Amino acid sequence: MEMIEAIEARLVEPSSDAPKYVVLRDAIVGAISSGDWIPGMRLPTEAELAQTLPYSLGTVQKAYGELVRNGLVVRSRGRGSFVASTQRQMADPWHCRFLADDGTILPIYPRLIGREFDIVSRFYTSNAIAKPLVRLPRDKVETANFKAILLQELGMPIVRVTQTVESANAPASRELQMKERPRLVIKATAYTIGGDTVYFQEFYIPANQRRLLFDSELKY
Amino acid sequence: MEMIEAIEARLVEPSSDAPKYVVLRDAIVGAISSGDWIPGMRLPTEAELAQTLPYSLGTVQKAYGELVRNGLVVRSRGRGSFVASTQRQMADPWHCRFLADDGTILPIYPRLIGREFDIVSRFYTSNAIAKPLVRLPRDKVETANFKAILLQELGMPIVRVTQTVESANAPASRELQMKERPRLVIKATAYTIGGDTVYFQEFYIPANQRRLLFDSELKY
DNA sequence: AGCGATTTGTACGTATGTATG
DNA sequence: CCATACATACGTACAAATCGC
Repeated sequence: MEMIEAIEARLVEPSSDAPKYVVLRDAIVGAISSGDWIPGMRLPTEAELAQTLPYSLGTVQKAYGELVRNGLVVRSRGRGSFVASTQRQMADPWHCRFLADDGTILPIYPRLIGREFDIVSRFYTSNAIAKPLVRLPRDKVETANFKAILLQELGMPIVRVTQTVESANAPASRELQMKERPRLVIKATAYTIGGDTVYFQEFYIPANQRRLLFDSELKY
Repeated sequence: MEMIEAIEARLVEPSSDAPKYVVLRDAIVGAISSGDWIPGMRLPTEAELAQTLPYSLGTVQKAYGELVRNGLVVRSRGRGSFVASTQRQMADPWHCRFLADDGTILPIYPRLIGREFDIVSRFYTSNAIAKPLVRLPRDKVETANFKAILLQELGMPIVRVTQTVESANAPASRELQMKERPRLVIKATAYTIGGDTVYFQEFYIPANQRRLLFDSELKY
């Protein structure tokens, strides 16, 4: 029951003209992405939410439905709704991700540093966007995912990403400070809904046995 | 009004235990993918469908909502619902493509054959899908793009593709009949709107200087 | 500019089906 | 068999964007 209070605390947003199901959805997203609710934890039932909060059953279902579609929540008849395992959640820092042997997703962050190999990335964006970013705590910028940051901090959703993959033999550049020479170079450009470029990013990846996953469904 | 008849004709499925919104959604998918309804064409309004057919407003909205999420339909308040423009509906031969130096897209087909290097691909699908495919003229299957074929011949639109890229050092397999050893291996899985897997495809790509393009916008 | 009519978007309340435990 | 909880479905109401008059 105190779960509902966690939602209540995150609701409002003064004079938000967002639809109720969006407000509710985002409150739950906040509770999950903040770490308040951890994977596997049981969420309030539809009925509980509808009775306790000023939302109808349909509104609750619409909010939950979006969370399911976006992979933050899993639901099962007769059992309940649960915070999805971290692996398919929105904190995916990348547009593409590495897969473990068992098909689970390996976490990678801008700074990364895996135990397996190092990836170097460069990030380019406009001043208007860079300014709010550099004001953020350094650890936040370096460990989180740019898409999520831009959405949360600047309300700027990325709706399209194009990426290129090169298997070129890039020279072992001292500039990149990599021990190994990159085997793959990925270049990604992110666009807003208006088609404007928001940022451009390069990844230098050494030889490795992992599989990179590209999914045509954009997830936050 | 005769648009609704086009839906009615595709409804049924005897004793289909699928939810009503799925039946309706698939009927509309059929009308679009068969070419009966062309891009830009106006769809029946929610009210029309709800009044004419045995569907409530909510059910119609749920069906339309899925079509919008999957890019087959665009809707606008006060204006109506429309078949999405062909531009977002694909004719690109691949899920990903090679770029020329000037940024233009190099055509690649299942059999390929670039002047630059050879790509070998394997295609896996169910019998139900394979049968109509093998009846097609061989040159058609080998030069065209599976997504387009499936859409045109079987009325089966692909709405989502996941791909993995491996830079692994695959052995120069005699089985693949490649002169050069593959440097990149791409594996792609294609899904219908219902989330069912339609086909699985592997690509073996030798070392080259080209850039592979992945675009998060699914285009037909 | 205003004023309806149309059409999608949101929201409510209710009812019933179905898988889980 | 029963209680729980999600899934589907219905009918209704109103808000908001669009278009034509």
